Amino acid sequence: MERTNKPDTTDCRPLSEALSKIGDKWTILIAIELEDGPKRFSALQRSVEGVSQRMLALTLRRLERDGLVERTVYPTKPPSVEYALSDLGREMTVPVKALGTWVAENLIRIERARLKFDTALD
Amino acid sequence: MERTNKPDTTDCRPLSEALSKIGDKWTILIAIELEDGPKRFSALQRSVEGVSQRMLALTLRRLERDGLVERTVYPTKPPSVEYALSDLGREMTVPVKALGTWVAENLIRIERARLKFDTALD
DNA sequence: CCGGATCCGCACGGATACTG
DNA sequence: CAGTATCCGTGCGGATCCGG
Repeated sequence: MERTNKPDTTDCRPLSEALSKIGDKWTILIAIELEDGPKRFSALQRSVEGVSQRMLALTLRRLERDGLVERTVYPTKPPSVEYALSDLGREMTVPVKALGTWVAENLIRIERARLKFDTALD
Repeated sequence: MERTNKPDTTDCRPLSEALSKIGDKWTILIAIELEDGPKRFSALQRSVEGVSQRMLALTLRRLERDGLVERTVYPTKPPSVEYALSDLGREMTVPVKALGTWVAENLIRIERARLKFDTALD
């Protein structure tokens, strides 16, 4: 059943699972926000603005668990926590932003298609 | 508020919205499946296998609305419907598969990170 | 054979309040 | 400041039935 060499599409299930996580509403925004450099929890919440602290905490924990961001606790008073992209995370932003760039550049085409589709329903 | 030139990250909201749709569980699998060529509804349901016909229909309609796939009805008896990637859709699979490839190649690193993270909880 | 319509469970995600 | 815990509404997604 090996028609050609398609190493990435053979086992799609875990792949799509991972993509689902990346494609989730906040992950990308947070990752992009961290590209500018390390940020603290509250700073992130202000930057992304719209994210609840619950989702922010959950997403950050997942990113940390996946080794995409690194969490550093500074034992100051009051304690502050910084989140930064790991090497792996920085690598990931490359294809992610490539996709993002494509979407941004072709969003107008998509919207045109939607308009055409919707008006064709009459 | 224009700090530097970041054409794709300035207005992240519609972008992340679009990415959320792409990142949804079925969209990518279906798009990749359609790369091999046009397929009929039932054929798709068999290929992707695991998708309910509801989700398949919904996803296909959204892809069609976004101008990423084209739906062709053949007035045979019984009627058959073929779905195919549009030019826009084929373009999109390039960055999508780039992301997919990256994930596939680094999945083991992610899983290692998870294992390390989980075992560190003792 | 293609897909729309409906019912419904359940997980995701927001709001709020509370702890270190 | 940086989270965790709880409550709860909403919408996604599966199963099933029905129509074209």
